[in-house]
Amino acid sequence: MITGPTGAGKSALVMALARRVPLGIVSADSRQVYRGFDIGTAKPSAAERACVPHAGLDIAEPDTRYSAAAWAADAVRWMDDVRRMGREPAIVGGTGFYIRALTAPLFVEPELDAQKRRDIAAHLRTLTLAQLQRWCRALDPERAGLGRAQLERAIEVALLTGVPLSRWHRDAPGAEPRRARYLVVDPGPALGQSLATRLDDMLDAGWIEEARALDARVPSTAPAWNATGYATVRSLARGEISRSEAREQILVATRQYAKRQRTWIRNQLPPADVTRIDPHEHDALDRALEWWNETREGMG
RNA sequence: GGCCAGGUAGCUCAGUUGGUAGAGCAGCGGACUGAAAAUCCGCGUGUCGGCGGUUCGAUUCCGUCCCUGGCCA
Repeated sequence: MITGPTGAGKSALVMALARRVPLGIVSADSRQVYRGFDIGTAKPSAAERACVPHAGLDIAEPDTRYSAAAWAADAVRWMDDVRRMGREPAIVGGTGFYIRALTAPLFVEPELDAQKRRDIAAHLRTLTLAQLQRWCRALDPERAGLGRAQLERAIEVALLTGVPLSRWHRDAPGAEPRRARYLVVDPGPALGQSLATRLDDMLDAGWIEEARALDARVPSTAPAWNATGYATVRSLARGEISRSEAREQILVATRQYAKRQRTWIRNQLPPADVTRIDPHEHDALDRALEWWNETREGMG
């Protein structure tokens, strides 16, 4: 598993690694799954994909909602695909929740009535945070302190199954957890500058035109639009804000996202299984290779 | 040069009828079991522009100087 904050240079490092060992990339990135959202998600180029096999890109329509569970199930197949090519899968991406859904599988969810589910979701959307919190405290108090998305989920499951989500988690465990080793790619304080440079590159590479074209055919409520910066670039393409305003907003949002990723990595990954690497160090590739070889031995 | 308006947290500003100050944003820390680039939670000492004066006490009143913006010359 190769992860790290956005813009840290995970992809470049893995591409370099791929020149030394036969690997195939399984992307663990919740935004690169969407077709057409390319530049702003830093999706690997066609050339890179021709050079090293990539799975997990362009697999969903922008107006559909993908999920960690779907990804984990798909990822198992993609890893098999990579092995059939005589390569070893490398899971690469910054969506920590997806990676964890693979190593510590989600609970086995019972069949939920799709129509009822939509009805409940529509109702929950109309409630305030405080109302959701109160309702969740009644149905599943353990989850009542979480965010809006989690509250809606907890209420939905409790309503549809009659059992609190937190009890499902205890009583209906998913598949066996699998041990994993993590290579965390993070340039430390240099990340801020990398993000600024990367943003300018994206803007110069036609992100605005891409957003304008997407705006013409993808509903503005589509899940893909909540990728960092996309809604802002859409406003820029529509002429609603200036380029410098957009740049500043996107930079802030991207830094905040990177910070959340670091918090996740710091606190959710088992420290004993984490190897940190600064991609700017001169021996970064050697250390990555070393890690790769050790990991293969360790996993058998 | 004259007049006016300002100078308070990294930024934009509020406020103190004199008892040493607080919002938003930024930033920092945290949570996270089918939306996760999502969704949430917590954290506010800063020569209140400088120096004097009045006062038991000044960021607040007075004087002066500096800086910024506007108007007039």
